[in-house]
Amino acid sequence: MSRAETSRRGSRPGRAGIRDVAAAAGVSITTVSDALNGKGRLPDATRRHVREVADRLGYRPSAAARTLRTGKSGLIGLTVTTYGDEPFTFTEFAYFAEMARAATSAALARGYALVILPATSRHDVWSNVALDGTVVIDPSDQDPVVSELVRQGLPVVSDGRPAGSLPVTAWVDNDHEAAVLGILDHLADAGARRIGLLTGTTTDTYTHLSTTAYLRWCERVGQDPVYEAYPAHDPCAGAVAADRLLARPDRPDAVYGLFDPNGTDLLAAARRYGLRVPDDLLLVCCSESTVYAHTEPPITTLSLKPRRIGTAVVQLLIDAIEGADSDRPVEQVIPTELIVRTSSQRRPPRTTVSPPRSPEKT
Amino acid sequence: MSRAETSRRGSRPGRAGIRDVAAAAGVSITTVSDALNGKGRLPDATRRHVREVADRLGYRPSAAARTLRTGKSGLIGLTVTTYGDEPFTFTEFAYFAEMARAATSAALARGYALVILPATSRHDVWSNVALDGTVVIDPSDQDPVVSELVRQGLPVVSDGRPAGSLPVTAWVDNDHEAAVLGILDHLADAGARRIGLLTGTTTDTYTHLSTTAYLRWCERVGQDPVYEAYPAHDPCAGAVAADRLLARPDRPDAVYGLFDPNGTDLLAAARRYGLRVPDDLLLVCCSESTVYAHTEPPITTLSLKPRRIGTAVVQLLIDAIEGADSDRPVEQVIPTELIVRTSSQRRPPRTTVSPPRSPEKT
DNA sequence: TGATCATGCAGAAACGTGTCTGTCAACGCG
DNA sequence: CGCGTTGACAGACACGTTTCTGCATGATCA
Repeated sequence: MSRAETSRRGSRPGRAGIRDVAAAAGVSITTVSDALNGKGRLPDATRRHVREVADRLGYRPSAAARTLRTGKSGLIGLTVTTYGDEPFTFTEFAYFAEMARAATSAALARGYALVILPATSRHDVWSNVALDGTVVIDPSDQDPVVSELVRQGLPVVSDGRPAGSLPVTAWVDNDHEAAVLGILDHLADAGARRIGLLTGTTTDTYTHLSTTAYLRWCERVGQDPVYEAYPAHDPCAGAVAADRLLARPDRPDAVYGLFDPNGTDLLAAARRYGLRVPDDLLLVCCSESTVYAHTEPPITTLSLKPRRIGTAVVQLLIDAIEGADSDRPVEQVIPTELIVRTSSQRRPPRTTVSPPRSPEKT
Repeated sequence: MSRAETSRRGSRPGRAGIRDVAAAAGVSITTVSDALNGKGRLPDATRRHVREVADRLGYRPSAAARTLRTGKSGLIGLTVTTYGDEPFTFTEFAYFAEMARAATSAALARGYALVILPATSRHDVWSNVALDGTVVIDPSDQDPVVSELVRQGLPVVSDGRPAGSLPVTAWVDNDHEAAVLGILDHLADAGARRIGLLTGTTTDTYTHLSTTAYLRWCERVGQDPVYEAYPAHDPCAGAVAADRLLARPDRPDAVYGLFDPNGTDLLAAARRYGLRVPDDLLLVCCSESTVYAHTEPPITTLSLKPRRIGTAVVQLLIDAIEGADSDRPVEQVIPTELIVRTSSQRRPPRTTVSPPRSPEKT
């Protein structure tokens, strides 16, 4: 009855194994496993007895052994493709934080945990962790890690349409073209004659799709494109680019900024040039931050709904892992939300919140 | 020589095991293991041959099996104690994101990966993942998970002094009292007569230490405390509290806000009451965001240096895991950085950046 | 009363790796 | 020429769990 008794071999004194529980409860290993996992056909008395003994010994099943035996680790990779040497891009912070938070919650609710793994990383780290599947944010078809994961047969769900012909299991994305077109129409409705764009020099799909949509819109309405591009990972470059955009001879009377800090940067630049917002300059930027509700004036923002995306991505991935033939589509488009504030309205606002494409309430 | 040959048992066709490599290379399992891990005493020819065959077969050692055998998983938990039902507090976002980024980088550089695990979470998730150690952000002595980890003998390093008598392996923190005192002195030097505080209702050590330091400073200089507290996880409550603070009959002429969004909130509130910053109201807030460099006027911020903290925490933890008797102290205090901008200076700024306590350059 | 069957539980085989022990050949040396 | 030594490798075990198979025991029924 000594509580320190362990298996015949001198295992770690701090950890009790399933054998110790079996010995202490006077049953076999099988019975312990079945009792704790609710698997076999045992009388409730035995089940309770085993559980009580296990609790008393502080028994915790070894995750490694369980993973080895079952082939499931309960771990999901959360991957960000990197452009510089940093794990993730600075401008993605608010988006990434929100998205990761939602993904963590969703995974946790279904018994999974998230592992942060930059796509560009030492190979040994990737192979050292047993993953059941992976979430990839904005994957590039250049990423050798992602293609190898797919080749190994692991489920891969991407946030953002996969570039090239990357055969991911499923993906979730916003309709970036529609979002940009909606914003441009919104600005034109507010009286903008020449709409500028603050965009990035990176090659990710978000930047690419948004810029392309802008250029096509300009072509359609017959406006000369007015845009400045800068490396989005450099916050200082953003301020400089905002300044450059407003210093141009063909200065726009409305600007949409693709990245989170663009709003304050553009506001500061407008102030330097004596431009009043929204009277002389209409402003919209893509951001998840609430600071734009309290700036002077409050700035209209486009939210990509990272929480909904994070949740959806994890649900799709776990469905694929568990082989559940869920009725969820493997390609989900999450609607964006345009939060209209003073900066994009020449008249006092009538509505505070309106979705960009669907007039009915969400 | 058929490439599809597998072990005697019909294992997954996609995954090659160490037995397959041994068979294909015409050597034993031991030789393969030694050749790949650089362990045994093998001629270079054999070593190269085995590695080549392993590469050709696309062999990846099973992480689960390795973990089971070696007892090391290469996984580090990243834990945030939660106050609401969300995985982490909203106001910690920028701090958490920066800290997590640095921690991820540091862990990766030493061959480890990070697992996000809310402290308040289903117990089965915690026991389902094999951790080598855990980083805990702002631990509460109420957290049963943390105390159990410590009891299990796992290394636990905390960001923030452990509350109560939580026996963590090591911790890293800022000197919050010194930081607050430095800011108050800075504001007083700039001419503030009555300094207010925007603080939180939560019981974490950061809020507690900062508030206590403020109250002691007030007592020392003989000023009546002027502060408003609000639940920090609610962004709207922050705006309301900022408004309340400036609406008081004993309105302060300088305010320090403990949380990230306080700067914009206070600025908006000041604008509503017609207070000019910094002429009528001096402003400082604790934030990691760069938006405060471009507000009107730019706002002085206190940075807690989350990147240095994240790096230090991970280094300490991995040192403890690997049993390296490192010369690093087990209690590290990271200096904060006061980034002085217009909002806290009645005169035009002489220096743009100055550390709060040490006059010499960092 | 003996055959059938469901029930409750024990034994043992994996999962895939790292590593301890042991074998066999070659070789140096007295 | 015999013997100890060393290099190069093979065999076998253990890590801790899950689960398949199978053996008792008692109950049910012809």
